[in-house]
Amino acid sequence: MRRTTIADVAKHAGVGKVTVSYVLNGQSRTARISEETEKKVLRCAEELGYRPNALARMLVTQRSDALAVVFQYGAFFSALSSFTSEAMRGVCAACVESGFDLMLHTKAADDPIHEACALMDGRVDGVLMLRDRDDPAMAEVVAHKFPCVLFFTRSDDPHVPFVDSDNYAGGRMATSHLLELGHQKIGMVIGPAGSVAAGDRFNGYRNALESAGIELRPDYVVSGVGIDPTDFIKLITREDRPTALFVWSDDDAFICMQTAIELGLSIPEDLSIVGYDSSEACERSKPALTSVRQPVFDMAHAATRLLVSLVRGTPVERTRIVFPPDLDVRGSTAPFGDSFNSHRRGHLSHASH
Amino acid sequence: MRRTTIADVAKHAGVGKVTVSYVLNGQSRTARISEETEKKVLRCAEELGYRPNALARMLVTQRSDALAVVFQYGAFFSALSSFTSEAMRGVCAACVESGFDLMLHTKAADDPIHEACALMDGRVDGVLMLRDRDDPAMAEVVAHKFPCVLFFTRSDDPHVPFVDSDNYAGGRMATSHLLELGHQKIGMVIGPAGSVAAGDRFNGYRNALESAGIELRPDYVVSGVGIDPTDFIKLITREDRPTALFVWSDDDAFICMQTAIELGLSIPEDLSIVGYDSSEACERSKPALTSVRQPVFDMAHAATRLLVSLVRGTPVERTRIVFPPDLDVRGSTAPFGDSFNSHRRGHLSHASH
DNA sequence: TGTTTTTGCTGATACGGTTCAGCATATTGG
DNA sequence: CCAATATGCTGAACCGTATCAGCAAAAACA
Repeated sequence: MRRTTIADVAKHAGVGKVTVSYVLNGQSRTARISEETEKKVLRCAEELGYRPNALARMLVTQRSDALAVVFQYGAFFSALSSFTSEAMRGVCAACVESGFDLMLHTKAADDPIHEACALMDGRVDGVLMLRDRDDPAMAEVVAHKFPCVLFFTRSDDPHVPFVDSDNYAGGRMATSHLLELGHQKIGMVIGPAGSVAAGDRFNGYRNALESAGIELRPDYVVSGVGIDPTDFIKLITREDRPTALFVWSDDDAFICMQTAIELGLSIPEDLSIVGYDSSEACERSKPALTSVRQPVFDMAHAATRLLVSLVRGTPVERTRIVFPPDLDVRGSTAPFGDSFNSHRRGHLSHASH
Repeated sequence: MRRTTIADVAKHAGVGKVTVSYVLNGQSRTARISEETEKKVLRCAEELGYRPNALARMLVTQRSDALAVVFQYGAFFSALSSFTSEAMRGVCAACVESGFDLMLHTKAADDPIHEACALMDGRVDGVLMLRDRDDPAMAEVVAHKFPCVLFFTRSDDPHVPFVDSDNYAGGRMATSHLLELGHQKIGMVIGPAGSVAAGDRFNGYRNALESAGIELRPDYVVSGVGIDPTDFIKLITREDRPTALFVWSDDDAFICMQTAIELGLSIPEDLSIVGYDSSEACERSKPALTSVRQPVFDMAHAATRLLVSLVRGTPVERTRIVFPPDLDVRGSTAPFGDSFNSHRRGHLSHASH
């Protein structure tokens, strides 16, 4: 039993395929189709349960009304990440508003470059990319002049549109906060190796330390805890461990916090922790997590709207947008000092009841 | 500047389009293309940066190697929901394994039925649906015999495959736990109105109460807090408020917990709370949330694999799968009684350090 | 040498729509 | 009454690929 095509409807209604096409696309007026014929066609289409084949339409119109999202590091949601969820929320919201469908490229390819370019094959009109600055796949997409907006990353090429945050400022902000609290031994849990965003935050961290006249200690810098926490555990169990930590993401920071607590440390009495993203979960953790806020939803939303404009040819005022970060101070950071904070906190918690 | 097509490659290589098609699809052997010609074609394709148009291919092969996911209640990620993230993780993981792309239908349509059926237009080979049991859109997809697997819901039609959990058992389990702790006044925050899953959990809740000889109090049952918490606030501030609550989802339960704490209640001393899903965040909340566990990732994964098998025509042993729930008891539930628990808990927390 | 089989390649058609240009017929204007 | 315009509809071409059936030349066989 074949799907009913436009030809079936045409035959059934006793008209040409063309007429059916015009009617179903709401072109009856401009194509000068009589009201009588229009009604007849609509009735027949309904009766036969006709549903146009999107592929055929896309093939001839050269547009799909769909966008794609490409993340770094393989598949989507490969790790439970509040960042990813929030970014996807922003993208989806903008797609709903703009009338675009969304494609996730989960089909594996042999070649990583082709993998990222696989969507430039007619299925989508444009692509949102979260890749490293020097990513070859990104370069490929840009080289083909395929509509594209980078988000949570950027490009040196002035023609490439992006929506990014100021990771350098974020790193500086987090570190300055800890410095102001009197901390001297400040460690950092850096993000994915090779990530430019991670590099920027590290530079901010370093610069803040230098401005305070504190030398950077490379042994205080460990790689992400998501993959392997052994380095982190080594760091916080050593004799001259840092008294404060700036962590790549909230999700990583939660793991750090939990690990530290299991090792017998109290937060923030023994160790202050600053996360990144300031996701909702920061409010619910014990203690609540101080975190650098970046408006992930808004940024993803803005990037998607920008891409839609580029695809549609709508004029846009700016194609390179940088969001400033902010700091949400919560309970996971405290002034440097030993038992005093512990007492003060116990007192406050009693008073609030 | 037109995209290079297969005809361009053919002309450039001095062969017919057909030859190019065979070579690029790895059919050189079966189509008896000489090695020499094969090399020439491959080289030309490379030189011209040829990339086959997926739409044209899909149109003629009648398959897309893509699946779609359709959720209830409009768009994706409309609310920050750990359930949704976890489900998407499972779907994506299975898609990566199976070599399928994923489509999210975010393009709004006038008619809700058409909206869900919009993907049956050649763009995807099958669809995963999370809709209510009596959903008209679901009926439409089933009626068209379009490959489809329901997840986190089911159908009375024995031909419709699904992967669901036993919500009735989950509701019973949560309520029994509270009853065993000595609670008599047990309220429930039910889920989305009209959701069959919510109805099943409610039935489990009611049945557990009845089995314990306790009469169901309709005024103890309030609707979801995600939309409007006023009913919930009214419930827990009244004189004869419940001492325990069974809540639709972890996310809702967190809101309940926070709201209750802000109103001056202690958890679990003044109010025991049981959530649903047992997401990772349950471990991090203060106190940790007791929750009915359902393996959201595994279920989504299984549903996707099932759909892939149906699409590919691979034989499957079972097309209707029910996962049993389980209970993870954590700190948000305690035996009924007043101040005793508060002391005991304080004591324990000291001892553990 | 003549017939059959194999090798290597291609023309034509189909997939299911959209759109341009054009063709009758009906209507209007002078 | 004739020319000009408006109305209502359609034939043909096209989007870019896959695949069936077939064709010429070379090789194998008798």
